[in-house]
Parts: sequence; C-alpha cells; structure tokens
Amino acid sequence: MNPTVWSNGMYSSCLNGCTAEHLSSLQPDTLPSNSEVLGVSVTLSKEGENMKMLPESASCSSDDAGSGLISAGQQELSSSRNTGLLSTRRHPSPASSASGHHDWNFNSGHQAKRARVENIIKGMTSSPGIHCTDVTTNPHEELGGMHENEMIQELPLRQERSGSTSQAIRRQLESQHEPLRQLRTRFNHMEGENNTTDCSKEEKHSTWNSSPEKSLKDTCTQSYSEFEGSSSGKYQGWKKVKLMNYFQSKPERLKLMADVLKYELSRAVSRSVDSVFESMPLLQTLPNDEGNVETDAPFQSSVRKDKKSRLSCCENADVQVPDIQTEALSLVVQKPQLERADKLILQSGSRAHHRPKPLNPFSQDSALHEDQPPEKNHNAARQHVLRCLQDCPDVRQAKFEMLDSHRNPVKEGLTTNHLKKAKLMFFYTRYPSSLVLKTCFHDVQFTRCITSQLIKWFSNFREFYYIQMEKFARHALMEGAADVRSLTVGRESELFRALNMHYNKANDFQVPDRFVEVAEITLREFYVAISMGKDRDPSWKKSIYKVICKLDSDVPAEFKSHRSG
DNA sequence: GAGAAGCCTG
DNA sequence: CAGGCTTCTC
Repeated sequence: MNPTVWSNGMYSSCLNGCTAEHLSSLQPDTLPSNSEVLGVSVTLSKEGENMKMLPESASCSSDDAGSGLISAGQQELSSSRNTGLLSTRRHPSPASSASGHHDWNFNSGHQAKRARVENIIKGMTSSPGIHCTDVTTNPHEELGGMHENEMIQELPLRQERSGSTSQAIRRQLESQHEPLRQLRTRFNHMEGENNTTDCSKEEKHSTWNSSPEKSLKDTCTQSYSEFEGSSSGKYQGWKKVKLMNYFQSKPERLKLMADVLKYELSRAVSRSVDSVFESMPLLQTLPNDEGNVETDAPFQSSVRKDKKSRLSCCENADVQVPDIQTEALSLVVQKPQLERADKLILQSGSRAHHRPKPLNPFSQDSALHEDQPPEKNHNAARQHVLRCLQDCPDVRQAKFEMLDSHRNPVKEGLTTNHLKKAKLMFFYTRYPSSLVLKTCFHDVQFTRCITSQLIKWFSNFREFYYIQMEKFARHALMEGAADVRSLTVGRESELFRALNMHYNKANDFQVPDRFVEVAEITLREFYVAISMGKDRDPSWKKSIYKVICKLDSDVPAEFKSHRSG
C-alpha cells in the first residue's frame, strides 16, 4: 500500500488537529525499529492497527498540543539526532581562546613608550660617565661622517680615555642626578600601579630590570635618532639651539638633559594616550554613551576567538569604553539631541572603515558593516527618530522619558545591536513575553512605542520563520517526500542555512540544538497540515502557531545580564 | 473598543 | 524591517 495516502479518510479524521509533533511522539519505542515511521507512514501502512500503539495520552482529539507529547517528541528528535541525522559543530570555547595576541597589540605600544622613557631616565641616572660632553659643534665634520648615534655611544669611552673628568665634576653630576633617580623611582612606582596585566608585568620586568650598566647610549641614541628623524622644522630649531647651548656651557648640560627628559616624557605620555585611543575605536565617538566593552560582550561563550581577543585587549586597558551609537532610535529625543545624534551617526559611519573588527556580535560597528551601509543606517535612524517623534502619543510621557534619558544616557532607545540580540533570542524564544523582553533589554527605557517595536520585531522574525517553513514543507511535498520522517533539519540543511543567515548573519553565534529541533518540528507541522489540505482554511496556520509557541525555551542568562546597545 | 497578532505591502 | 490594515479575543 502506498504510504503516502494522505487522503486516507481514517487518517485524516484521526489526525484532525493532531500535529506533526504528535506524530513525532509515536516514535521508535512504540514502533518497529525498521519502521518507516512516525505516525504518519505507520498509520497509513497499517491503518487502524497501529493506532492502537498510540499512548493513551496521545489522543488526537485535542487541537492543543499537550506538553507530554511535546516532550515525547523532543526525546524522539533528540534520539534521532544522536543517531547522526544531524551533525553538530561547536565553535571552540572562547574561554579557552588565547587573548594574548591582542593583549600584546595593546601593550606593546604602551610598553614601547614606557621603555623609551625608562631608558631615558635610566641612562641619565645610571651612567656616571654620561655625557655627551665632548661633542663638538659639528660632529659630522669632526668625526668624518661618523653617525651621530655612534658618536654619542663613543663619548663615554673617549672621555674615560682622556681622563678629563675630574672627581669634583663627577660628584657634582651625581648629586645633580639625584632628582632624576627620584623621578625614575616615582615613574617606576606609577607604572607598577597602572600595569597589572600579566603581559605588561612581564614586559615591565624585562624592561625595567634590564642591565643597569646601560649607559646614556640608549637615551642619546634614541633621542638623537628622533632629533634626526623629526621632520618638524620647529623641532629642528629647538634641537640646534639646545645643542649650541649644550656645547657652550657645561651647566647647561643638565638643563638640556632635563629638557630632553621633559620632552620625551611628554611625548611618550601623549603617544601612549594616542595609542590607546587608536587601538580602541569605540573611544572615538559618543562620550556619553553607555557601557564599556567589557559589559558589551554578552555572549562570550559564543563569539569567535578574534573577537574575544580584542575584548581582552580592551579589558586590560581597564578603561571605561563608551560604545558607539550608530543608530539613534530613541523615541524621546528632542531636536538638539536629534541633531547631535545625527552627527554622531555620520561620524561613526565615516570612521567605520578605519576601525578594526567589532568586539562582539552586538557591536555597533559590526552592525554597520554586516547589515547595511552606514548611509542606510543613518537614514533609517533618522527616519525612525522622526517617526517616533511624530507618533508618540503621550507627549507628557515623552517629556518625562526625555528627561530620564538625559539623566540616564544608557537608555537611548533601540539600536541595531538590540536588533541583533533580538534575533539571537529568537533561537530560544519565538514568542517572548513582555517580561522576557524587559529582562533581556533592561538597558532600554521601555515605552509603549519601544515595546511594540520589539514585539513587531519578533512578529517579523516569526513571519520569516514560518514562511521558510511553509516554503520548505511545500517543496518537500512537491518532491514527493513520502513521510514526515524524511523531513529532518540538520545544520547543513538548506533550511537551517536560510534561518541562520537571517537570524545569525555573522554566524558568530552557536545556534542551540533545541532551535534545530523546533525547526524540524515546525517543518513537519507544516508538512502534515499541507499534506492534509488544511491550508485551504484561511486560518490553518494558527494550530501550528499554537504548537510552536509551546516550544519556547528559557533565554540564557547571558542575554539578561549584559547590555547590548 | 483596546490591544495583540497576523497578513500584506513597500 | 516597519506601516497599515484586518481579524480575533477579552
């Protein structure tokens, strides 16, 4: 007998309202192991006989999917999956991923600056011979083209050989070096306090404890190289004047050294600050935006290594990093604020090209790159803000919220990051309650408009989801799929890819197994319904929705404990 | 009638 | 994805 006799009267009547999941529940335990399957084909092939095998609880009379059936169906799906129907792949845990690389990226620049300053101080204090004293006014001529660096390195030796340094001068110099020693000690102390990361500790150790025998060589070499390397005419002028002074008057030497030290210190500090800003693009915008990078990484367990590494880099910086507000979707933004948001959007959009990749799946930057061009983001944001300004019905409430948003800039509305987060939430819950939404988007000031927007998002997600399901179910039917058992959803399946592309475009989130199971159940529901011709009823999908809405899972704690905007 | 949800459309 | 519309439920 043809097992695809969907028009079988008995089957139809019995399965009236009986869902695919019901059918799925009739599984291997109750059927011969080599059975084609599930209720569908078994029933069709053996007709009424097999219906006896239905568990009592699996009555087909109810239109409502019982929880017992659901869990039975889940078990079946799980077991079938274990037999290899579905392949699973997991991203390596970011927790075990190395973050050293990016730590190094950040620290190396900082370390370099510090090392240079340190060398300057160290060179000045540790080398009694110091002293670029005998440098002539024209070293190039005097030394026959000898490189200045080399010349400077030679100085202590020359001096020693000539024996020109008297004891008195030595004592005087040493006493004058004392403040430099103190400075070095203080600097060292400060560095010790500020650098607590393992990486920097190591670096510091190797740097600060390098040979005390190091002479002014390092200092002069580096400084002098920079003198020469500098393209600044102003700096060249300063250099000439200083050198002339230096060579004309011995007491000026220390002054020169002090000047060099000051200059180097200030440059090192400013460069360090610059490097921090350059290495952390998020710092370049919104000074009042919410959160920092650390709290902005809600799904560390699911993001890839590189993103985690960048995160570590910023965490080590121990800096409050404001996030980027690329899309000002606030419902309560007054005009000046709107203009400001506008500028910020443009700003962040134009800078996006120069930034490293986002730190996490919800970074604004990521949203800009992955979802749409910055211009579109900008326009969408602007339109949305304008819309909300026009639509928000309760002006008093809006004013209050506007004030509140001023007090608490964290809650500036929904962003693309929120959207991204919502999409990932969909893997767990297709029908989130308002409580769940509020819990997961606690960084958003909930208004009626915001709430309805979130609800609308999930409505859109569901719409796409069910459209895909119906499409694939019809496709399977057209291709002559004999029974519902043949309909499986694996991670390599076309259906899964379509869904993953929609909800997890960056593919940086590990889709939970449960979602794959639910997708399979949904597909089978559609398959059965269409097969039975239920789609002639205008509201035929409702019974499916009823089933699917009961398959929601709890949203993981990571979604609740992190900001996403 | 209000609100939720779905459908259709751009 | 969002707006407008319809349908359904309370």
